[in-house]
Amino acid sequence: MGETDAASVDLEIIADGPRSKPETRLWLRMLSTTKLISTEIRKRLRAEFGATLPQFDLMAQLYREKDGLRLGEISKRTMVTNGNITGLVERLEVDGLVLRETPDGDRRVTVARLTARGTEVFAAMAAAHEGWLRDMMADVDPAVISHLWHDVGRVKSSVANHLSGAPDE
Amino acid sequence: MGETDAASVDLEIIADGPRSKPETRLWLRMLSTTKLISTEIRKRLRAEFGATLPQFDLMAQLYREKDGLRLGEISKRTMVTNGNITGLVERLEVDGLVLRETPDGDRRVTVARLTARGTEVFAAMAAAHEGWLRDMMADVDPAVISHLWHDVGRVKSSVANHLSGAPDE
DNA sequence: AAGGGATATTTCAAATGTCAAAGGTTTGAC
DNA sequence: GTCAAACCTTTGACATTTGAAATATCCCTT
Repeated sequence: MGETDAASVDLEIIADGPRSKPETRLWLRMLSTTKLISTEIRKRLRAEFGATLPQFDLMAQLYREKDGLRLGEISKRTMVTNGNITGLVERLEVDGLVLRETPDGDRRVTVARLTARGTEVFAAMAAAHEGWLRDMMADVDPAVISHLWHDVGRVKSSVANHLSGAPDE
Repeated sequence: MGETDAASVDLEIIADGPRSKPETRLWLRMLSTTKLISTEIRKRLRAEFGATLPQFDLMAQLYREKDGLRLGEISKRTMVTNGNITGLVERLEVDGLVLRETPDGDRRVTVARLTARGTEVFAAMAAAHEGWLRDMMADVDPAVISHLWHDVGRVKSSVANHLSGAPDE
């Protein structure tokens, strides 16, 4: 019968290429690790809060900006395309977690911000979220974690400087 | 008028939480970095080969197993859910890159493997793929890359051991 | 050989994601 | 003032993803 269907990713035998270049091996490992974590977070968000990961991301942005954010700004911060923000915010508004309004100055703009209830709900989600991550990474030395944070930052910078779209200069 | 709409992700100012726990900060940074890279790879795969990232992942698995793989096995290795494999393989079959067959022994099973043309096409994609990654990570010290590979592996192991689904024992 | 339970794949609805174009608004040059 | 260009959001057409349920097949016990 219908079971959980989720690819029960047993572990790290996911096939990081054995004879690939270092950059490729790192990439594959980052990709599978990220997917592992996000699948887990998605599962827990759904189970405990009935929320999705994109919704969580969006609310996280609004949580930091009590005055709200323009939709375009949300798009940039979450790396979610514009067209997508519309529906996302719409659903959150229906749930009473987010509220949309047009500022007086510029009627092209729509600003979204958390409702009181949205703020409350997000605070709970964020706390849980942090706990989940701490649990999942419990076996990793704290020093390694901050070191990783630093080095992944280097990778991110390098990548950002070598995109095909906008060569930075 | 209709422009490119893609959230022109300028760089690392994506908002890694400033006062979050280290684990959360690492997670957010890994997530945004991964997204940055995969968006770029997706773009190039599409432009140069007319392929999608999941298709590439799938073919990568088949490339290593000349005798083919069961769909469920592909699902586990690529972390793509079962339901997804079906359509993915279907499209690749239409394109003549992959071929499906049911082994005599067990008619529940479907085995997919690359066609001659699929093998050829994938080899080209893999070479390009490796080059893109080398370019993107060009500013990162090789020692940092292999160190990262190692440490991300630790994170992955830890996470794998703390999933809600199968607590390992 | 019949049935229950496990396996493997497929199907389905809802949410998300991309890309491209269309709608309103504002701004600035004239 | 008026018009064109720039700006912000929404729409629309589709492909993909997820989670869960439905199908189909096999295996084991009786």
